[in-house]
Amino acid sequence: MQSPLPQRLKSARKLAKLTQEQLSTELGFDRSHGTARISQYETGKHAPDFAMAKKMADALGVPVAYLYCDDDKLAALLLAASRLSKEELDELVQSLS
Amino acid sequence: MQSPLPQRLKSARKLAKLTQEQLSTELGFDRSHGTARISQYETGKHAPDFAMAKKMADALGVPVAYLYCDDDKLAALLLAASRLSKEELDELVQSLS
DNA sequence: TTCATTTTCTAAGGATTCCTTAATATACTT
DNA sequence: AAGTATATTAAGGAATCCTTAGAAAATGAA
Repeated sequence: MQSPLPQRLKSARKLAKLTQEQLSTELGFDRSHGTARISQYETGKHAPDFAMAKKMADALGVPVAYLYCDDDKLAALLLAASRLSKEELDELVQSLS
Repeated sequence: MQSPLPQRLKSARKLAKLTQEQLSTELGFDRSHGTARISQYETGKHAPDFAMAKKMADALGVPVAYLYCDDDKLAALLLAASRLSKEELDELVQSLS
């Protein structure tokens, strides 16, 4: 099973209209290091630990779990749900239980 | 940021009423290795790579992304949504977009 | 409680993977 | 085509994981 993180990370970054360098500086990296690491994550060469995944997700405005979502429908659900208000999300969860 | 995986893994295993050894044998491990690794994952000593996380999630009947979900409400949503039929899930996603 | 068994946890080191550096490749723009 | 911006790659030191071996908790019966 391949990790969905590379593709999800790349598409989330594109959607946020950021270059790898812009993202890397938002994360507080040096130019030199940063783009290499992000490239390695997006190409699946290496995998970030959770703390790094969380930082990237925050910078890109998606829930961390989205980066690990191997199911496209659940991924879309996560994105949509993360944009609901607290109350709306509560209701939605209630209605499904 | 701490990884949610240790706690989510443990609670999912408990819910499935499996011991660490039972889970480890379902994953095809030797007894000796298996329980040690799962313990290390559940105590946060070490982190599994994605392929291993996926195997464990499958064995426990939860979506992989659930293991990486740092938000309790989104986690509950993922669990509930993963139990919907394909059609119901489609509808739900549609209704939120 | 005490003993026996099950279940879970931990330390240490070899094995594996990551992060940094330096450089190359690819994609735009003029 | 040249110049610039963006993305990718190889290599090795640094960090993390996986296996082994054993010990610690937890559970349950006598």
